[in-house]
Amino acid sequence: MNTSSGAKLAGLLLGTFDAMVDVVVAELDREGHPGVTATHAFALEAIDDGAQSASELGRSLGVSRQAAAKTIAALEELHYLDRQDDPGDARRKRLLVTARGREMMTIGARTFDALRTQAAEQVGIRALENFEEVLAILGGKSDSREASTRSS
Amino acid sequence: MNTSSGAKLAGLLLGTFDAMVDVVVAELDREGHPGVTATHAFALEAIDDGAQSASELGRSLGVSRQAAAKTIAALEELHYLDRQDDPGDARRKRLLVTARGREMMTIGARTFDALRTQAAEQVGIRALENFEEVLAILGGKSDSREASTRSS
DNA sequence: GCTCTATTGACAACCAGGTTGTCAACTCAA
DNA sequence: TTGAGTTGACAACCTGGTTGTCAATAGAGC
Repeated sequence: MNTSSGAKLAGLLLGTFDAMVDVVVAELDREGHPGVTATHAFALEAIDDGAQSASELGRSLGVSRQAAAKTIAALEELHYLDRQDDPGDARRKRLLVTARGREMMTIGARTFDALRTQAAEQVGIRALENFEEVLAILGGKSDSREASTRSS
Repeated sequence: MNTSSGAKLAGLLLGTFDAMVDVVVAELDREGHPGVTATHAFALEAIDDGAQSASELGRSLGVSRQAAAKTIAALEELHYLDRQDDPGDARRKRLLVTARGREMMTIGARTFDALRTQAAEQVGIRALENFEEVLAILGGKSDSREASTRSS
């Protein structure tokens, strides 16, 4: 009960994310894509958005390239991704989203969008847009190292 | 760029949570509480809020009681928690937050609140309150109409 | 052309925070 | 008194990260 409003805010952010992801993962499972995790979906999205190698994917996701390589291996295992030798650089393996991968992305995006639409219906599109605006500001700048030191 | 608005929303939720937690963990480290994770802080909060045993903590956090027990062991290791035999039930070990634990909670809460205050200064208190209202609605119910599998 | 440095992907060991399964001790209602 | 449910402990395991190391390769500087 003495939970701070700030901590409550943080908890709600995580809880809401989790709730959305749960629905999307369940829907993917239901539509023939079992075993997909949020990590997979976001990684495939990043690859399709331009990350062309494990190193690039790691940078794009903000994780080590070893972690990215593990995710890539999992995506390849699930046939969402093909790896080909890069003709211009023998060190690299180019990443190509397969048709099945594209289908998974489509379902994921559709389900995420359905959740957002549902949220808009609950609170009104105007409130949701304001919400997203505030969220972008909050998420955009995470500096404020000294903002916390005082105010004690 | 073809990231769906819904997925973008989810990504921002997680990103904002992570950004907040990073600041809080860094501040705790700076103020003499190294090695504390978000899990620790939220668990201690839950214990102080009334979770009196590993089983209760697990229920309260939504994880297995074995996972809760691991967190409790970590908190005890860090001297944030004492365990005592429950006089009324020999199966249980009562959980007591130590003075140091209380100090850690205070710093965490203060830092979380400072972040929230900072957010309010950026977007206006009214916008933040609307934001939190929408967030509570979104987080509270995670049902989807055609994409629904089960609520939870 | 040669060499030095940076980058890449692979591999291994490890860690944190979860999971399930199992167990003995214990409580409590029938 | 007994039997079902709860509790904490322990073990094995999984996932998604981490760091460290390595050989192969690319590319710039000379």
